[in-house]
Amino acid sequence: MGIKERKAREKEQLRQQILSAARELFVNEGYENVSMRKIASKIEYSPTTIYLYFKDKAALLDSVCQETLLNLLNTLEQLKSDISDPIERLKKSGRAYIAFGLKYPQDYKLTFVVRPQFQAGLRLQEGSIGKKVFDYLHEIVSECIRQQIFRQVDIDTTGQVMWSAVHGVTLLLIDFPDFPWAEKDKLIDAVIHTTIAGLKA
Amino acid sequence: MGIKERKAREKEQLRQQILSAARELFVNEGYENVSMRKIASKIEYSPTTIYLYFKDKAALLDSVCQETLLNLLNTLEQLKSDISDPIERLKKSGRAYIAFGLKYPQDYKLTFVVRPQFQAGLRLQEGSIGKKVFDYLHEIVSECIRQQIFRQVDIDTTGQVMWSAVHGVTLLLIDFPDFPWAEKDKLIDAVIHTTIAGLKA
DNA sequence: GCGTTATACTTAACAGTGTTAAGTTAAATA
DNA sequence: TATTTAACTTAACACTGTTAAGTATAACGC
Repeated sequence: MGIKERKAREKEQLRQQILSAARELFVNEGYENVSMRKIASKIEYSPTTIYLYFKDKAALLDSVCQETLLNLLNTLEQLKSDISDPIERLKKSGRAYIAFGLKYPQDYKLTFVVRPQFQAGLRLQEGSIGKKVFDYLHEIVSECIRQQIFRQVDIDTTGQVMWSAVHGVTLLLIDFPDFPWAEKDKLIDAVIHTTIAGLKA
Repeated sequence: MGIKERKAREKEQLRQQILSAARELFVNEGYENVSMRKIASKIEYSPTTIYLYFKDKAALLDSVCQETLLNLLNTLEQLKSDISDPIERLKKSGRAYIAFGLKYPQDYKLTFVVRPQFQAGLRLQEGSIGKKVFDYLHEIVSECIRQQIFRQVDIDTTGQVMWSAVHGVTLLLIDFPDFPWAEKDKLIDAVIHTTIAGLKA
């Protein structure tokens, strides 16, 4: 039954084509400045074809964001085995998280700002990639507590403090590029150093 | 010349009417779900009248956000004289900043998320209210450094670290209401305590 | 008090939006 | 070869932000 498989492959290919056209346009022109017609014309299909592959524009955004989260997760997980000292690992991971956001600022914003806005009541469901990204941070933090390097505060809270810090500085740097920031790397270092120092025993 | 003044007063009144109709709709239905026609019909004027008072929809948003920033600034400045210990003042201010964001989540997002998105390259100009909000934090932090309570790091950097922390946790709590957060107040306390502890000498 | 000017507002229109229902074409199956 | 099914398109709906042109009313000079 090779035919059915070929067809399935072709469908998947078109789905990917739509997805990467959408990402490129969303990133370069902003989600709300991109119309379904623009995406369609980029891939040379009629606008309605997209609806055979994605429920609506929000679902398209959602899929784009899932990809971004997967990229972020992979980027982080590559650091996992690198270092044994959990503090060093946390520093590297925090820096990598921020660096990812600044390397792909529009993708980061789509994922962590635009998507929650157009999909109110968004959940970071158990098993979702977003949850896994957080769990990654959570795990390192948890190791820091286990080794009694960090204060013995609630593990969840500690992880969320770390997330707040990196998320906060990433968004500020993206959203207010013209603000008179201290030197960017210095600020990032300071955020990570301060947060970790504050969590220590 | 009482007539001209009455006219000016009436113009200002209508401007305010437009502004508060816009705010209410933006907050309740989301910026992109609010049309100029909806705002117009709420105040019982034709849509085009709005354009006699505001350049476009983005300018309307901008004015709404200016008001929000002013409210935030006033909220913060009420704490100013309250406390003499700068650390205590910083804690209270941080908490007040976050509380403001959580009390008016949609207004906060409009100001710090939606506006930068629809007005790329936004500046926190010298003399602007946004700048003053930051300056408020900056000043307290600066006092902490002067009194040698905080490490002698660059003042700007230190202030921006503080801002990152409160901004980050505020946005996360707003954007992912269904995430399994640690108890909200506990998390907020932890963010503030951690950041301040990390900044100490 | 009357004609003119300026102010404040509205109507109509343009070019675009997300999305759906109905229609078409071509390929796979029986 | 006839029929069914899958993939895609055309046409349309109700809406969007925004502009140009038009209208009515109030203020002004005389």
